[in-house]
This record gives sequence, C-alpha cells and structure tokens, in this order.
Amino acid sequence: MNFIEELKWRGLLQDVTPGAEEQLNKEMTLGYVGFDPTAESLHIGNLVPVMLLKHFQACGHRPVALVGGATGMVGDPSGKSAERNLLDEPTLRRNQAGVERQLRKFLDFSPEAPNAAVLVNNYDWMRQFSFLEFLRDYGKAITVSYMMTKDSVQNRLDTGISFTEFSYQLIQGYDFLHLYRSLDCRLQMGGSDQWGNITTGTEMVRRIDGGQVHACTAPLLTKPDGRKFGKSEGGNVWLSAEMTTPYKFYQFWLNVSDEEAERHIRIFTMLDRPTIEALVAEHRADPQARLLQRRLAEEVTVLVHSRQEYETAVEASAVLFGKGTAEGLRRLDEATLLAVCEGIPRHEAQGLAEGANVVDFLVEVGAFASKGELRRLIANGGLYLNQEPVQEAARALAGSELLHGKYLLGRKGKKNYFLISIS
RNA sequence: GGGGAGAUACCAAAGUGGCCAACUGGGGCAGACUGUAAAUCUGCUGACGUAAGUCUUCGUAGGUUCGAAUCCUGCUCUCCCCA
Repeated sequence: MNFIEELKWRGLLQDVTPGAEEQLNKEMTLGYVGFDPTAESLHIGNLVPVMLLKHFQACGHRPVALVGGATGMVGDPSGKSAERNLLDEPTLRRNQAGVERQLRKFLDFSPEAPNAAVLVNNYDWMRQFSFLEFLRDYGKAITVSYMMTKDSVQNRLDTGISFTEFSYQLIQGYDFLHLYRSLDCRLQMGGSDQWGNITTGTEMVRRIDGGQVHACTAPLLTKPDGRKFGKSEGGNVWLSAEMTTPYKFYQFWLNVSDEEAERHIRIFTMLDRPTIEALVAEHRADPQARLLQRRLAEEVTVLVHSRQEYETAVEASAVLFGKGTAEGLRRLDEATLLAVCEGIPRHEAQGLAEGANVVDFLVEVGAFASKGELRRLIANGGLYLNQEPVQEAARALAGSELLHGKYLLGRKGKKNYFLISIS
C-alpha cells in the first residue's frame, strides 16, 4: 500500500515535501509524530496525527511516537494568539505519563514485528543539553530571518511573543535531527499547523548533517462553518474515559453532520475505500437512518475505548433517545437504569425535602451553577425531569416523582442528561 | 536610552464623568423546524432576587469627585517608531 496515496484519498494530506514518496517507496522508513503533553489526556484533535501513524504502520513503515516532555516545557506558539503560562513540572510529568499510556494503545509495539512502533520522549535527550552548547552547536545553523518567516511567529509579532516560544521551533527541529541520527528517521508528520516547525527540522538536518529528510502534514480539521473541530457542549472531547465518558464520546460522533460524517469516516477509521464508498452511497440514499454516523461512532469508540464500552453506550443511547416516554423510563428496573446512566454526569443529594423547589434543589446538588441560568432555561422550555418538561420554575418536587424512590433523571435541552441520586 | 499607543466580559471590539452590568459581531446555551443532521428563524448569555432592586466586574494599587470603565498618580504587561 502506498502511504501517500492512502493519505490522499482519505483527505489526510495537506502538504508533502518533494521526494517523500520516492523515499517511502524505496524502503521501510521511520516516520514520527510529536505530541506535546499539554493535558493529561489526548483529545480527538490529536487523533488525526495518531491516525497518520496508524496508516503509516499499516503501510509497512515504522512509526515513532514522540512525547514532547521537553517541547511541552517551552510551549508551541502555533495557532496560539497569546503567550501561555508554563505548566509546572509535576503537571508536565503527569501529563506525559498519561499521553504515553494512550499512545501505546494505538500502535503495534510487539517486538517481533519488523516495523514495530517506537515510543520516545524528547525530554530524554534535551535535558542534558546546556544552553551554551545548544546555541553553539545548533542555533548557529538557523537564521533569525528564517525563523521569522514562520506563520506561527508572524501571527504573534503584533501581539507579542517571548523568546521562549520563539525558540520552540529550534527545539522541535533538533528532535528531528536527533531522530535522524539515532534511528535514521526520515519523515516527520503532523497537523498542517506544524508545517513551519517541521520544516525547521528538515532544514536543520540538511544544514548540519547534509541529510535529506521529509515531511508531510494533514489538513487541520474544522467544522463546515470554519469553527474548530473537536469541541462539544462544554469543552474538549478527550480520549480518556475519566475525562469524557465513553457514552459522551460515542454521542459526539453520532451527532456529527452528514457532511462531517463523510469526511470523518475516511479520516478516523481504518475501513478501506470500497467499504467506505458503499457506506456513503447507502447513507445518501437514506440519510435519516444516519447509518454513516452510527458506523463512524462505532469504529472510533471501539478504537479508543473498547467493544464493550461501545455496546454500553449504544444501549444507553437507545433508552435515552428512543421512544423514551416517561412511562418507559419508569418501567426500567434499577440495574438497567444505572447501567444506562453510567456515562452521564451524576450528582448526589442528601435527601429530598418534601415540596422542595426545583430550582433551589438542582442548584444545591450542583446540577446547575446558577439559579438565574436555570430559571432562564425553564422559561425557554429547556428543562425536563424524568422526560417530562418542567413548566414553571417555582414548581415543587414530590418524593413520588423519584425513580425507584431515589433517582431523578434530568435533561437540559435535547440531549444533555444528568442523574441525581438521593440517599 | 528617547518618543508614542494600548490593556474592557469566553474571543474580537465600542464606550472617554452620571442614561453602563457596559453598543455590536463571533462563540456558547435554549426554543421552533428536523433525522439526537445541516441551513434558517427566535430568545437568553455576571451573581442573588418572582419582581422592584441589591451586590461584584472594565490590567493592578491608590487618589480626585455627590458619582469613574471613563479624570489623576504609582506599578505590571504589550505594541509601534527613533537611537
């Protein structure tokens, strides 16, 4: 399988250096992607470069996942409109461990495979560098005017950029040189926002060692309206089950628009071309069945979580979004109810005073942050309890409304559920 | 080193003594329509309060004033020009 061709039809290729394809066709090649540990978990935006590595391996090449323990200490200016605060050391190390653990899951590291994946951390080779040594041996190879031409720097010239973030590309560039020297790694991949940083690397390898290395990038995903990809109601969609429950994760994919679904199924699944084309055709014939969304959600949830967690998410979705009438909900036995609600936010209450006011109660247990907000929501008709709309804010709650005498299933808008359990 | 400009709510950006909890746009949330879609339309978007209203907010610390986001001073940060 030709890697570059594969990326092309999947819509995963934005830029590629001339000669990259020849190199890949010539021999098994090492290629790397860097992940800076800016959070304890990767999010679905990072899934794009992860897929690059997966396809790279599937095409017979050897993927290197680089965790940016060192680069993460400095801060990448790419795509940032302002200087960020540096993460402290303990946070960074915790994040690093989390990211490493996740990366291991996506690639084949089994030692018997000739193209087994490799995991490295640039902190390992950057930490022993002295500042002077780095300046003398590597900083000399790159001119300031070259560094200034990068978009990531240009965009910050008016609003300000520290020397620290300005230097980021040198550190990342050195990574490439290091991997080239130590592993004969010849390709760096990433999102298109990384193009500037990556080419600084290829340039350093060329000027310092006279080596020829290559780069390719994937387009930055945006929603059809141009907004950033990867956020859903209330924030990022994380790969960690603790930070984004598998249910929410599944729901995110199930909710993508038709347009996005057609693009995403090529990007985020390993399904082959005929399979995908058939699915797309079938979906277009009967869009309301949302076949594409279902399949996409299945593939990605199974990849990131597991088959079992996927199945739980499907069951929960069926109950919450099916013909979920109030009576249907009451008929569920307690175990099923709890299983269904596993992935949704949960709040504990110390007991329910008979006749307690809805607004006061929900804010008290922490389901909502502000009474004003909740009142507005109710006035708009957006609050449901046990699948029935709440008409007025002053309504009182009765103990008889509780499911199994201790649960209250709330819903904000069409799809945001929460469960309150009362002891 | 010298001179100039600036810091406003999630972001962008008005406001230059009371009419400002702060125009507007984006984002976000909700409603209608639908397919848990897109597009469109509508409402909301500091906290508390049914409301009248009260409280906290315009980089930061003080000051002037009956009254400040708006005026003055110190501090922090940013940008531009000259050297």
